[in-house]
Amino acid sequence: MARAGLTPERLTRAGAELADEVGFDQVTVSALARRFDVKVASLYSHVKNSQDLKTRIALLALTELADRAAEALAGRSGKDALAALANVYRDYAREHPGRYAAAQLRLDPETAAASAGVRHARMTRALLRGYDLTEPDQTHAVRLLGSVFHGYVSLELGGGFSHSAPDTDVTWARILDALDTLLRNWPAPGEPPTDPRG
Amino acid sequence: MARAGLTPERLTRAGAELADEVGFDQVTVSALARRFDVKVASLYSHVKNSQDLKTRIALLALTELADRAAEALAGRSGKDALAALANVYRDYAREHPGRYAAAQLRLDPETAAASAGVRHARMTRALLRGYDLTEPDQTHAVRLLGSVFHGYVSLELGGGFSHSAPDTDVTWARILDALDTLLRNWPAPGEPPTDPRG
DNA sequence: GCCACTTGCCTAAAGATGTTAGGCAAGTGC
DNA sequence: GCACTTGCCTAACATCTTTAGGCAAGTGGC
Repeated sequence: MARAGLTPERLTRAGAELADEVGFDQVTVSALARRFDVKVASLYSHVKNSQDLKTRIALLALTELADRAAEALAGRSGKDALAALANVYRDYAREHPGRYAAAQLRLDPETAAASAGVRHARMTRALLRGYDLTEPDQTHAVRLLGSVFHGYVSLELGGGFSHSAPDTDVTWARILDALDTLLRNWPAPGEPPTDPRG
Repeated sequence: MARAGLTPERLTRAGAELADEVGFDQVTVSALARRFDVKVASLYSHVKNSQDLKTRIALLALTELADRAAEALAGRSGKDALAALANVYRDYAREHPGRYAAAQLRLDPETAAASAGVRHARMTRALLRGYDLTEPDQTHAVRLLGSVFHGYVSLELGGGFSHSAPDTDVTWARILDALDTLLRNWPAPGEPPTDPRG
């Protein structure tokens, strides 16, 4: 009987494609076996179990995202870098919704620490070097950017913004403008300043 | 044989509790049947299927959230209202993580239109009456607020901010400050203004 | 080229969940 | 007290997950 040439890597890649086609939570060992025209049990020599498979897909997605982000940030700074990084997340989520969902999988702490997730945090910090933020504020800003990017992309992908008038591209551009303005005039703690012009 | 007194409502409530205990994606018809000490098939007289059960839990969560939001917004305006609404989402997610996850379930358009989801959008718009935004910008702002609230809460809940130094409560407060400042000085489209003081 | 050995995919089997069809008994209305 | 409805049941089947053990396709030594 001809061998199918299964490897953990091929299974992971095929699993990622499957996720983009049918949704990450529909990724199943059985479906993957069907895709390779192979019996289900055969996969268990290459991945530990279903959870292991999903974790591998998540790690793949995180790595792809981090690679794209690194490339997008190269040679850019300021608002240019901000928009580039933001668009990496948004475009990736639209091109690969299943992988993007996979990237949100909750990983156990050790796996998370060894994942490309830490590269994302580092890159966001690097991006903020173009703005004038000192340490505690920098972390706040990292969290804000992460929240906006993830929140927007996830709501847009989930259809939360559908059937409403202004195009989501316009909103996205305005939000990036707003974030840039905000980062350049980061308010001090406590009572935020009123408009200095008023 | 004694009757268990199953109803769609009781099943939905119990399903919501189960979601908070074990996670929304672990909510299963079987687990719910065990909780009522009843055979699995018995549930199928009250809910159509597993998807129906999950949809009902999602609608329950959306309603509870909207009720809390309405109460929190009553009598408040400006930053007070902003913080109150934001904290409704964050507190609800921390008290009821499974329900919060349920509220993110993708609903089909008709179900979504009939859900409490529309109340959320309306309340966010009402909140923005405390700021000076005209129509296209108001929608952009609604989307921004939704993104930040959902993104922050979901990252915090998923452990994305764990094991890092500044307390997440501090970040949250600073983000609310920043949003308030931003809404009061909403930048015009195109090139955002530089700091007017510089 | 043959032998022993490893490795890859297989069959078999058992457990969990989802779902449907049909039955019997506990409640309800006259 | 009787017919009727309703609620939970048993039975059965499909799908998915996972483990144990088997056979044959490749691999290395001679």
